[in-house]
Amino acid sequence: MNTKEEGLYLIGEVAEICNISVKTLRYYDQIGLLQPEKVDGRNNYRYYSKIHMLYINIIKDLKSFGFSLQEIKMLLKREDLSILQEKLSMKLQDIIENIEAFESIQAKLERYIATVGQGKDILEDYDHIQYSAQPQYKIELKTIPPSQVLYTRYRCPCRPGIFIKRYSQLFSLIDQYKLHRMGSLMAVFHDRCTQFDHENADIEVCIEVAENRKDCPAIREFGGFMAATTLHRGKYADLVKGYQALMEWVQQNDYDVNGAAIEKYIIDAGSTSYEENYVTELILPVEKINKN
Amino acid sequence: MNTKEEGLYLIGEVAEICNISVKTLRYYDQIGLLQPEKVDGRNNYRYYSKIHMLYINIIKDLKSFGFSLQEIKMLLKREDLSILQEKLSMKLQDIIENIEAFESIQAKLERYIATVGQGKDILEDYDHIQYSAQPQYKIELKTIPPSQVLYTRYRCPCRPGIFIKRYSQLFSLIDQYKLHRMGSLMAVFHDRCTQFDHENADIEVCIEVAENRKDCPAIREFGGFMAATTLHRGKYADLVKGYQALMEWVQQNDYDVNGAAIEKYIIDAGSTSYEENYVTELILPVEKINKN
DNA sequence: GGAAACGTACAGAGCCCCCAT
DNA sequence: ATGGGGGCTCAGTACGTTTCC
Repeated sequence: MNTKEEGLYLIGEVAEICNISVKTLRYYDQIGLLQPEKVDGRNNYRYYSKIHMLYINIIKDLKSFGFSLQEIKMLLKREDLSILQEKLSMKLQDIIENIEAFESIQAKLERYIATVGQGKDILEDYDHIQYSAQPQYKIELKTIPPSQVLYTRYRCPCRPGIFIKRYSQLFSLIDQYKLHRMGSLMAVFHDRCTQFDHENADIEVCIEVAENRKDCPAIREFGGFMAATTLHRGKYADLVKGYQALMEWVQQNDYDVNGAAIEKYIIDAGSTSYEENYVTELILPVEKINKN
Repeated sequence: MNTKEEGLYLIGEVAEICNISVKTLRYYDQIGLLQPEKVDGRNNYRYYSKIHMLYINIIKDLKSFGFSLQEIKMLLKREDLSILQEKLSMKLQDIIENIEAFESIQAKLERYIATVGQGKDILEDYDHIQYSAQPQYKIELKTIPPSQVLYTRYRCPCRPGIFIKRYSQLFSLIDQYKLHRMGSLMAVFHDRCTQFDHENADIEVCIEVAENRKDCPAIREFGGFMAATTLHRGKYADLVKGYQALMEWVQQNDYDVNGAAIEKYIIDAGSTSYEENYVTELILPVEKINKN
């Protein structure tokens, strides 16, 4: 075997030794990234030497750093260590940014999973209750934890389509300011319920974000107050029953409403297409009546 | 504008509001991911409603979690929250693995950058010295920090081609055991220099790895000893001068060689194509002579 | 009979250019 | 401002056929 004597290897041997496919090696030849030591003129067989195995490993490393094959082709000419160093540092920066981006997506996804899980649990509880008795509202008194929300507030008709448009605007703002969404969508109804006009209501739509960015005027503090809350399952048209249950509880337990009603859309059209599976948390800020 | 009255939007308007390109929306229509509310029969204009804006934001979220458009198409049918939850959890796992992979690449790249930087500094120092005087070897006594190396050790001819082949074998092992390379290539010459036979030398080739894996018999402890070291710049044929300088220093300072000579290839054919720019660290384990 | 060669098509998620309406 | 079509990206993989050792 004269190829062995010359220290040359067939493409399949190189592929085997270097853990790379024959096709890939042919492709690297084709794009001029790694050309064989010599090509047999009669049968076009490619013959590689040992130095090619070293190059293959360098290519693998550079690829893992995120360089394109074209960039690697340039780098392999290696005229200058400074240029190599500079490009490596840029890739390091990219990788760090990548990690940060993934971590932020991880946080978002974990939040998303938690919400879906919460919604699922609620739906299951609800199914139990419905088997045993009439649908009913469990009222819970709790402190809404402080957070930051991105919001818009102005008067508009109170209709689903309008809400969707307003949430789309919020999403645009999130993109624009590179914010990170952290919670479910919410709406705050600033009108007193006695004065509520469906066609022209003072509605704030908002969403929790991770950042407290001073440069964004549409971010405000949220939470940090006590509220009577309940969960509503089903169509938005029926939400009024939940409000009634809340109001009854408030009166019976000597509380006063002291803030705007809030709806938190835990499971909405974003998570399910079945209206009867919507889960909405009704949040009514309250304080104990001071009996003076 | 009758489209406005119906609450419908042109493709360009949706694109603007949702921060997405017109082409992408047309593509989503084409693959059946997001089809418009209606298409005008005369001019084929697409008309979207507000619900589509909500969907676009859902699609964006799911895309950011790493779902393919086909998967999103399935998820958007949303028959079941459990399935959604399960798939989200799988993606979360993927993301966590991704982050881990990137962090390991980051470590590797940082190591790579450090090595190139070290080599560059050495080359620059060398240039200064060469301007002012004869090339000379600066000897340094230091403790080689303990680490783990992946190694092979057997007799072979001492020629560059053989070394490359042996390093390729190491790289294969790294792939096989999913290890992480942490340092430069090294060679350990276990023969006494007086008995050294170029055609049949007892040579260990090795490389630092991050893991101390018990299941891999080719990993051993390395370092933790004192050594006289120097840096050699240039062709491997001239390394012998570096060894001479080391030996002189050892004798003059009352040390004894007590281990095999090690070469660490800081800048080699992997980083530069100019042989005169190679940088090799010569490491000679020593101990102070006990004058009893 | 295995290993090498070659050419074409395909993958995903779009972007770009051109021309028509 | 829309529509459509074709080609291109990237780093290969898959398939089919033919020739070589």
